[in-house]
Amino acid sequence: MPAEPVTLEQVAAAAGVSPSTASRALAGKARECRISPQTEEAVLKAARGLGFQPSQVARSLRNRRSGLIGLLVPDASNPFFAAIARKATMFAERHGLSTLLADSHDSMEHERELLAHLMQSRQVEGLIICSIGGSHDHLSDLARKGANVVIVDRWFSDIQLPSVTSDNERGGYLATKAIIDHGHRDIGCLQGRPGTSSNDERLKGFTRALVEGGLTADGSLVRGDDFSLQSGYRSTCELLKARPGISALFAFSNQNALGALRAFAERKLRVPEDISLVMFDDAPFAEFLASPLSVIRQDVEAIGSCAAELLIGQIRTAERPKEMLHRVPVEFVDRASIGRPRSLV
Amino acid sequence: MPAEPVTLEQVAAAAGVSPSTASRALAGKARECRISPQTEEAVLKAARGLGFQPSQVARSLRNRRSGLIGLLVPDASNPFFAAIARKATMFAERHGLSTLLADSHDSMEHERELLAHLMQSRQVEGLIICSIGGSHDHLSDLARKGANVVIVDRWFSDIQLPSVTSDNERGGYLATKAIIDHGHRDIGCLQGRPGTSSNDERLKGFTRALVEGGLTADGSLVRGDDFSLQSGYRSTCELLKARPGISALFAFSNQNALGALRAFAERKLRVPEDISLVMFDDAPFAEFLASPLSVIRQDVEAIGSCAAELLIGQIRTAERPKEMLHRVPVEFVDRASIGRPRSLV
DNA sequence: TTGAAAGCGCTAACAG
DNA sequence: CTGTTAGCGCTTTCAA
Repeated sequence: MPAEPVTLEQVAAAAGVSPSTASRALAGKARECRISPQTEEAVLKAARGLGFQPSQVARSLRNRRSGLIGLLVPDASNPFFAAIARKATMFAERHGLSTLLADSHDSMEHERELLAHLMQSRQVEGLIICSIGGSHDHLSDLARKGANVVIVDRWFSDIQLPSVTSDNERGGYLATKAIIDHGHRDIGCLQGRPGTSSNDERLKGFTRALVEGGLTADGSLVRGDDFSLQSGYRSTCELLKARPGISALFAFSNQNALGALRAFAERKLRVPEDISLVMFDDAPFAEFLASPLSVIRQDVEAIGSCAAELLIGQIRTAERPKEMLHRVPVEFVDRASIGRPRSLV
Repeated sequence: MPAEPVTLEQVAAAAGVSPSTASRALAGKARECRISPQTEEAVLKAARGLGFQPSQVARSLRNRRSGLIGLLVPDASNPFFAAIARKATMFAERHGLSTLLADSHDSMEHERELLAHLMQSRQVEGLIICSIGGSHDHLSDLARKGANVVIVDRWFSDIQLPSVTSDNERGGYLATKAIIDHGHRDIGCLQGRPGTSSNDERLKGFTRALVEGGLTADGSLVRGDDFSLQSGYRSTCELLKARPGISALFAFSNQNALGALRAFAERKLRVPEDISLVMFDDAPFAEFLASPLSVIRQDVEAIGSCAAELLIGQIRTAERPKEMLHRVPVEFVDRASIGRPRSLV
């Protein structure tokens, strides 16, 4: 990148003072350091004239503060994480911090590597991470070291790090209860990635509603490997085949739901006449689908803001938040995609 | 962030050599610098043992290379930019570069500030930017300075910077021609942000198709302020009122199209029976809408990859690419959302 | 009220 | 084959 940047030394020279004085003046320490108003003015003018911007690189080294936060997600192109990324950058910027984006591609190995790179090499002052899950000793390491880390979307009961996540259990419960209340007895579940807290909690809510409704929580009603459209499609096909009596499905993500819709379309099944569908996570398109979908809406913006605030607070005060687990409320949005089961029609 | 990082000095001490030797060994210059195998091994072992990760901060200062690229977009939560962000981080990482994410909030002022910060303060080695447009002397500055910059999605004829964008004119033309071929004579246009090349080129294609089809390209058929759902909704309402004869709409973004669908829903208009609709930019949900939408599909991944490749190439070779304007092909995807105009039914 | 000097952690001449 | 030295641009003692 040509065009050498202007250094403090040049500003100092232009103002006819030493670099130290220039530094002090520019840091707004004129009062504190009792710099004469003329000198201060001269420095400020020189800096302005030369278009001086202090090198954050040099500053980072000297101050031992990189002015960076890291954002580590499994898929940066996922709208959910993109929304969080936006909130994070906004908050960070407001506090003079820049944001490093890293994408682990749903790979634990990458997650570990990127984490190490961000923490050690880049020396980020804080980190927002959505971990793949599975083994997570790298996260307990962070906790032990007292690093400024906030976990989003997922959390781990055995790890003492502040986490922000939707009230997944309640969402799972509300969706399932709504389905049961319409008279359904055979309800399938398109789950996301088993083992992630967001998935398992939704499943827990699903099961609780079934039990409360006097239905058996049969494992064969639950299918799915991850939150993708493909998984949703595959699982729907399997479920419809294995359990033809199923009259309603609960999809754990909007991609899972789109996969279900693809399977429905191939079978000419209409929602909600032939089959009912509810999905977790609202989307702008949900109300314009062939049949608008009832959803559990999670407040992605709130999750992002909460995570960013917790992180910045931690960085500023160097104190761990008191509460470790932050639950963001969810809400059932009824768009009439739950009908009566065919057997009752 | 507690836990002091391990420094090169410590590694050197542990290996019983000087920092310079340690540096050379770790840089893989053992051969080149004719370091004895034992010494090399000792250094490597010490580094591994201590978990040494060189400080990118110190390295940046010394090498005058930050190892950073910047990504400056108007809205990081927009799936389009999120997809580009993902590609950019992937490529960057593969080349040992990290990615700084910045969000200008569709504000020119922020764009300028963030740009200056990234270039001067953070000293990024390259930048991918989707500029708001409007005035853009800050971009010509970059061009003049020979900075490594790639413009995505939009471009400016008077600026000599490599740009990557969809073949918008062709997309606009294809969509409009498809509509005309179905017999429509009154075709409305829901545009995005006027003044942006992506918008204006689509409009150009729209107009060309109209003229070729012997229709008058009437300015009153075109409405819209930006690529948002709100603009799409508002413009649709206005158009349906001002020009009741309109039998088809071309929306310049999927948000614009969702806005149109909202307006249709309020008026109980069905697609394509009552009105036809085509949108620019495909989306996973497009095929599951009440009426699946025919779209102009742009290859977002290709745009992201192309931009990232151009940038990395520029950084590595310190040479400007020969071609300034890179067009990524678009494709018309027919999902039967264009019917015959009511007047002909 | 200001300047000189040291040093953050690393690398690359330049000497041995 | 390896060590010493200097310096990237900045901030902050310490000294004047």
